[in-house]
Amino acid sequence: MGSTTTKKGASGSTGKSNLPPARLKLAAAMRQLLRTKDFNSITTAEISRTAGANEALIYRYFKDKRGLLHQVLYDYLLEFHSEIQNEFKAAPGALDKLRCLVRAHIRMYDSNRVFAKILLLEVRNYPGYFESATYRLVKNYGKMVTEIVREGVASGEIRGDIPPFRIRDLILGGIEHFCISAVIFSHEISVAATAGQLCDLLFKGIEAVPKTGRGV
Amino acid sequence: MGSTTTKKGASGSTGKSNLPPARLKLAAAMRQLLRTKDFNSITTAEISRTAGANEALIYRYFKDKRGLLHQVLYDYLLEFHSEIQNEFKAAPGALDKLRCLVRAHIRMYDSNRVFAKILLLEVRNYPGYFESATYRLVKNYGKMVTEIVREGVASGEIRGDIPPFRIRDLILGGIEHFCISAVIFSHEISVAATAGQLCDLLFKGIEAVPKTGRGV
DNA sequence: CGATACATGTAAGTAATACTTACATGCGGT
DNA sequence: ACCGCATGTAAGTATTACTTACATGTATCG
Repeated sequence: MGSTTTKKGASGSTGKSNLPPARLKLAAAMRQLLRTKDFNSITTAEISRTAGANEALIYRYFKDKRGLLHQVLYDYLLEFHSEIQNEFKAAPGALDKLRCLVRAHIRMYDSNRVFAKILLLEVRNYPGYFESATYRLVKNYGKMVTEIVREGVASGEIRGDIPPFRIRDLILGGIEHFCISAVIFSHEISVAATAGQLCDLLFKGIEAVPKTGRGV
Repeated sequence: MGSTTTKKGASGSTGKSNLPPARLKLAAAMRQLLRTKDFNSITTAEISRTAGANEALIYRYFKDKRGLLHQVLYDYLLEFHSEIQNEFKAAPGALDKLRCLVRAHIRMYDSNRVFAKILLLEVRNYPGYFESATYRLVKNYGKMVTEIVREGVASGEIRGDIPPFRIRDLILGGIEHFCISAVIFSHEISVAATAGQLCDLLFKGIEAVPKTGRGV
């Protein structure tokens, strides 16, 4: 994600090492403030005060206030990515993988409300977001989901008469809407139950199964 | 929606009549500006200039800049509501109604990009939105969808082993994600095809149907 | 060892902008 | 003719994101 100055190692992300302390403190301050306030009502003065760093450092280490927001989201996304890769270890089929992914995604939203708030509420409205490296990560995640769907189509687990990206959209849209109300109003989420119901609906559809003689 | 002064008739909405001309012009200006710019980068000066009205009038007729945005969305929602009621005339079953609703909803997003942008991108990030009369309309729409689902469960068309509000969430989440990319990047939407695919997925699920001897 | 280059940190300043306030104007009703 | 009230106007203010010019510490290199 390089800020202004591209250092040698550390590839730009906030990997804790190398990066100037003020930079890390500013990101931490942004995360903390987002727990209780929305992005627009957080002032740069507040951020620097909370971080115990000078206001101008925001603009040295990030493009602007939104750049800082994007960086915070970026770090969360890296964490999420690696977490989800691990989960896949023991998932043989595409549907298993999707079940896994849905659960991990919802769990991430539940246990990390700031992450959920940023992704679901705070970035979409700013056009520049869609040019950012952060958005590129999000897009990659989407591609990964599409890839799993494609895999499922190939193996015969998932229907092939609908474009895979549509199926991906339904999955991601479902996840989002199953969580967004809880995120906005700070309600709890029962991860297992929510993920289970969502997968059930996604896989089987909403139609009642007609009373066919014997199942399958 | 009453602004500051609650007039006798007109129930507050921008029903064209009674309301001061400047108020209408400001709303129209906001709509026009939103066609090309995001809410945050539209200034009050720009709004008033475009409307040919004085800047202070924004604050006389609306609570603030966001109040104006909410009013614009409110008007769109009224239009959408009445449009959707009409469509229902010739929809006997719950699934027919849902099919109808999905198509109407997507068509509305397609033919009214400003409406879609506001609802999908611009309001969610502001906490005050969820206290607004505008949000109450949106919530009512959600309740209506849930009601249709409940009707479908009662008639045996829709499965009853999942809470209706979950089914609603999947439907609305699906609609949103099927459209949001086109809204953000100003691509066209093929309403019929998109709605068809979405309903198909929603109703039947994403699993490939196993080769059961004879269908139904 | 001293000097230089550079990253990090600081403080004061500026332009833009959402919102306010106090004032003018037109008009309908009595 | 006059009063009340809704509508419209102009100038002002406080906030805030962002800038710029400067200070400090530290590691590198002659």
